Amino acid sequence: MARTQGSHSDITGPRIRKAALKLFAQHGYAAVSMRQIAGEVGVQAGALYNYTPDKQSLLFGLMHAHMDELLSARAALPPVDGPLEELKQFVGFHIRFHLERPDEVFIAYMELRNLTPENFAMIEALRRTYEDDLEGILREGVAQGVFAVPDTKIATLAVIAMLNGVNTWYRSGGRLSLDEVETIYWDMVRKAVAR
Amino acid sequence: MARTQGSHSDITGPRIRKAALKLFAQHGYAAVSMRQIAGEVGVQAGALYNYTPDKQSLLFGLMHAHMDELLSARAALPPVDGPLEELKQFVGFHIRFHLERPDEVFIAYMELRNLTPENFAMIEALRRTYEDDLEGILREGVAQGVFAVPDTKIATLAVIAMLNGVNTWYRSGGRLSLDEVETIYWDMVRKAVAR
DNA sequence: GTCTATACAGCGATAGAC
DNA sequence: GTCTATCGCTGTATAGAC
Repeated sequence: MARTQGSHSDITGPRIRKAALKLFAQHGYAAVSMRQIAGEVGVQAGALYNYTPDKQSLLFGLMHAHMDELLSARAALPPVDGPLEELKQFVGFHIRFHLERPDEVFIAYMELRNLTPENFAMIEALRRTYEDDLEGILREGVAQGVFAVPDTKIATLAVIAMLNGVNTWYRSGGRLSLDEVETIYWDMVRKAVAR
Repeated sequence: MARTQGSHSDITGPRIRKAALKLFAQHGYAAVSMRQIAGEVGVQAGALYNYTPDKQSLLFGLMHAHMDELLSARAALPPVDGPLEELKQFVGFHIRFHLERPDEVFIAYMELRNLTPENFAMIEALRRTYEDDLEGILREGVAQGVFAVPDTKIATLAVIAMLNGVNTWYRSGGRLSLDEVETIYWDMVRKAVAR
């Protein structure tokens, strides 16, 4: 049956989140209007408010979902043996997970300052959990004499910063395959924390 | 003599740039209004247009000045002997230069997408010059057998990404001195590119 | 659930007085 | 060089018809 008016539900909620994700990543949260998001979905601006109380909740929902997925995907990895193998697994996981979600990652880093203080605190806590996970690996490696880093907290942040950099330049179908990228970064990380 | 109206020049131009820098870094270019900038300076919004043709030029001017300073400060460093010493000098320079200008650095990375295409291309070219400088060091080191990296371009980006991370957590007066930070990062970079 | 219409505030930028 | 006033537009969010 043809419709004379807009899309009439179906799966409007997910489509709104998808459109917001794309537009926020492209132009930035502050630069994107509710009208633009509605236009992308094919509804009028007012209709968005059936799915989100306001624009801020839309942003927070996207970031929260992303962090939840990150932590549960990480938790679902199979156990491996010893700090060196754990670190290698972490590097590979981090690169792949983030390269699969460039828009979510971009928003998660760029739009932190557009969260309300309460929302910011919640996202930061989740990010901190992820960092602590890596720091635990480094700490154990140092304790076992497998790694030698001057400061495990800084090494944690340095490794994550280095790995996050991949998202700024990697394009699938480019010069390097995902496997090659993983190998190259693992080589640098491994040496950086080595004895 | 008391004035019944606003600030009457003095050095309004620099004060506008300083206010814009602070506000753009704090809230983001798109979220900051010309009225806010004017309020910070203590003039009315219309007065800003004696100093900048529009908001975009204000942003571009800040970013361009920052990149120019980066490149000329880098060029002014004394010559040192061999790739290892050159890399060490680069690491120390990069960390210090960027930690001294947190707002400029933040804007230079976060507001790229708010530049017009022409302005974006100019800033990117300057950034590229800086990266090529580091890549030259790595390449020479590899040629001399001092370094071993699988890919000098990626190693360049990885090192810069790692070093840029310092700005997200370092606070002067914190747990670590600037010298300690420099030592810690140099240790990790040195090992990451080592044979 | 979506539409149209609208309230009300704020935006960048300009004009003309002083 | 700064002010006041204003243009034309866009922003988020809401109300009520269908």
